Amino acid sequence: MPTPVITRFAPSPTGHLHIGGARTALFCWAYARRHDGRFLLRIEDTDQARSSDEAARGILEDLAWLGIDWDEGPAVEIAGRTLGGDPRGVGPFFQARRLETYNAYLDWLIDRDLAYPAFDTPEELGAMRAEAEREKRTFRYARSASYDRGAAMARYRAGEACVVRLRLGDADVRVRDDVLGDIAFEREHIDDFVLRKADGFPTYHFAVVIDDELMGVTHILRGQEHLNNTPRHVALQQALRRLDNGEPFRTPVYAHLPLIFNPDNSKMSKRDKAKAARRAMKDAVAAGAQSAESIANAAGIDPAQAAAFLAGETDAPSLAEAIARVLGVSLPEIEVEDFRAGGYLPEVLVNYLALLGWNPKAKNADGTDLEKFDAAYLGERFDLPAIGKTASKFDRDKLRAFNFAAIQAMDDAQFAAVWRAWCARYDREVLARLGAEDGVSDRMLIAARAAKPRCNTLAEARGPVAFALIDNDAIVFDEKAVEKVLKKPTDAAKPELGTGAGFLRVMRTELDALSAFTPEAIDAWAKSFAESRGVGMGKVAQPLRVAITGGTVSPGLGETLALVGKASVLARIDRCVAKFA
RNA sequence: GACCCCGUCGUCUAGUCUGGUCCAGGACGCCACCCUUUCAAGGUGGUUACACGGGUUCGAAUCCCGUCGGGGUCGCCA
Repeated sequence: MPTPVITRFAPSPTGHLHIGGARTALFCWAYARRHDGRFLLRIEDTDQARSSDEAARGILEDLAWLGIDWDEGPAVEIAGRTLGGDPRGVGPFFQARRLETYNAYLDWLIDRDLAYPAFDTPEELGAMRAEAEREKRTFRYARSASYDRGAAMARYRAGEACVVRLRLGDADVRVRDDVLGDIAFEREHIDDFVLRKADGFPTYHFAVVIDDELMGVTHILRGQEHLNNTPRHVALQQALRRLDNGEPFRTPVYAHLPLIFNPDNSKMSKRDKAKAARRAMKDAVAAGAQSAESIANAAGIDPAQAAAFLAGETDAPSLAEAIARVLGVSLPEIEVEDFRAGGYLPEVLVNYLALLGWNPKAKNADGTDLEKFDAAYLGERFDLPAIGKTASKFDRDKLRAFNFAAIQAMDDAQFAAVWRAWCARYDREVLARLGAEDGVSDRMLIAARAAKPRCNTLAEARGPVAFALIDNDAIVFDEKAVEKVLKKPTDAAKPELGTGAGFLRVMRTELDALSAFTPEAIDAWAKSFAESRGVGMGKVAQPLRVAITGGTVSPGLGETLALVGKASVLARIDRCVAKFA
């Protein structure tokens, strides 16, 4: 029986799930599904200072939102579903709870002199690095010739603070990668890296190798930034044996995924948000409009922190977001939560992400390349040979186009429900204005119908119907529109019709008399009204648009009026006539 | 700088392993026209690429070598 496939996603809980991490998780998930294997989630919280439980929870929620469910890992209840668990007894899945295990393996290595305590201070290491740089060589840590194991072990047993390093063997390391092919790393380019930090926690390299072995991971899919770590991991695997049965560690199959870049060719990173906010802040300060202090005050953050942020001493996302809000700039979407808040559909994100580095190599019925597919399809077809090698730029326009297409594929009721759910989380004002706090209302349904073909994201759905979300007397009239459609004669050949504003008076009377005030009824009325006066639809629709919305651009006339409702339509016409007739 | 990876339209890519069916296909973007009560949407058409230079071959996007370019890594972060 072949070994069952076990993949894993192992994020460190230092913030929301990064979009690149989401793709890695998706591919790991898809690979497991494709091979009837298991997908495992492990939280790499060995960095005490940066890890937090909230971040871990956030990542779990981000994954669940995307529909990426894990078979093993932290057991949580999200949106009524139970995910994770430990059926094979290989947990716990938080590395901070596995220190005993790491220490047992570390002792095993030290006992065999395959690892050794090192007492160099950070300053000494810094000096060595600086020297290497001066001499234009790559810094590689090497145990000095005068290293005295006996003395070192005595200090170690006495409990003196130190790190523990692997004593690397002499052989070159060959890495087999199912995306990139075989890659050879010469021994001299790898060094005695740290296995356990002075705080007693394992390094990433050590924890990852131990856990992947003990959890039975067979395939490691991860970003290409890890490629240069791989020889270390392989070297470690070759040095280790399992404590329970003495078997040597297995080397899993590696598959390094191409990187995802920004349009400007820089690596997409969480720091991009800080960069954007900092730039906006610098510009604002330079323009003399505001000082760093006034921005800090407006954003409700500590001025000292704001100064530190401006100086580039911290990239804290919370600071970046607060500052961006005050300055009115939008930050680039980098994390899954950003895309969720931006109104992208999870299934679209999954689809687009899958296309970044993987291709189904299949055709549609019309002969074009297949690009639109869902997670289930990915789970059936995903495989390593179709993964590309080249880094790709994240194309926001294409994502938006996909999101648009997915929105258009919904019927009005479906869209209304999805939009309502999004608003409940991110824009409650819309719900309040449309009377949809407790469910999709008739008005929200009309709004949805009007907004749907005019928005790429759920966040944009508000725009086309914004006129219906404000009070009647809050309409701001666009000067050009007033000039063009209200003050000019409706038809030079028919002076009896008067100006656009005057024409509105006549329409008002007929609108008031309409028994049904639905989009269909209003459109039918407008058509016959225009015909009866011998004018084009534009002569009727445009004055009404200006009266109802303040401008000449809005959804269909029937939808526009029905959405506002008869009473408000009449009130808005009255106000307009009083102002411009 | 050293090591490692990569190089097809502006972008994501198909084609490269198994050379000819590719004067290179699709998608997104962009442009034009049509439709039209505005804005969208929709319809039709167009735009643009094998990084460069040498080989090998009857024939190269596809194989080989070199050059150039881009990126990643060089932490007691992961």
